Amino acid sequence: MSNLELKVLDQDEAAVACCSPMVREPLGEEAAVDLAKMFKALSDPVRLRLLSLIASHEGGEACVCDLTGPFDVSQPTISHHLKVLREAGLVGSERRGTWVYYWVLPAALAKLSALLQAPAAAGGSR
Amino acid sequence: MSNLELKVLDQDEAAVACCSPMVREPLGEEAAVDLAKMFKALSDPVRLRLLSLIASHEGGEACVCDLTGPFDVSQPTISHHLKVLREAGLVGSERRGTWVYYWVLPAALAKLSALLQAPAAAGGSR
DNA sequence: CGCCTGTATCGACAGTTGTCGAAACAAGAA
DNA sequence: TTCTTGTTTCGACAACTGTCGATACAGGCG
Repeated sequence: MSNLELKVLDQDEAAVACCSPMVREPLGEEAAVDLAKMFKALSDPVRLRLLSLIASHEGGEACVCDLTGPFDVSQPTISHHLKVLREAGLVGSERRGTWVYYWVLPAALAKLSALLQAPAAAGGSR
Repeated sequence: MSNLELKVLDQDEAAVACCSPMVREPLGEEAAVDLAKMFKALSDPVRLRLLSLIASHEGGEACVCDLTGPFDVSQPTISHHLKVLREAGLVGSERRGTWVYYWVLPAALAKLSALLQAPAAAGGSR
């Protein structure tokens, strides 16, 4: 299959295209429920730091063993937060031998970022 | 004072500049706590729809009486959600005569949007 | 095989959240 | 003033969340 890379690009562009800034038109009820789940996954300091740790890690991915150190919470709690991020569609994960690796799914972040874009800031109005 | 407009621009640009994408470097502990509060305010479907209703309303602001109709929840509940959005710094409000008006603070949305920007989607890596 | 290390799940518990009805407050009208 | 309408606050309650220790699972190594 040579369309693997294209598929990734399509995914990203679709994510951006599907969600115009929420300041343009009212959000639908279903869309709001869906997006709220993603934002809820981002609504905890530990999860935010986990996400940025994973994303900024060398190679774009990190194993759980790299992620438990920087936090004051227990290892089961880290595992729980990673599960929340995964079920929200913000990260992917895979077991490779002894370790489990996590990486960020850029399309999901791009989707939320586009949604929050505020044209008023660029236009200079108000 | 003729620097009123400049002040607004400064505010917006500072918000964008202060928060480079979280995928670039790990988030600090304090910054994560701060940002998590904003995302928590966005983590409810009713609040997301309220925010988009306010932002997309004519003139960029809406009175509470415009906001209670589209929802199935009681009016005190709407008032509660508006309070959450206000305390998170996402909207401003003002009483004008009988009615109370709410508007979106673009700098706050821009800050979160910039934080979530995912360079991997543009670079095409992974 | 048994042991060790890395990770996930379980069960429990305190704290928080979304929701409601009732009541209070704000401001204009009669 | 009293009445009416728009909005917020209060008190209560069920549901959810973050955290922990204990335990279970997965896989490599002796």
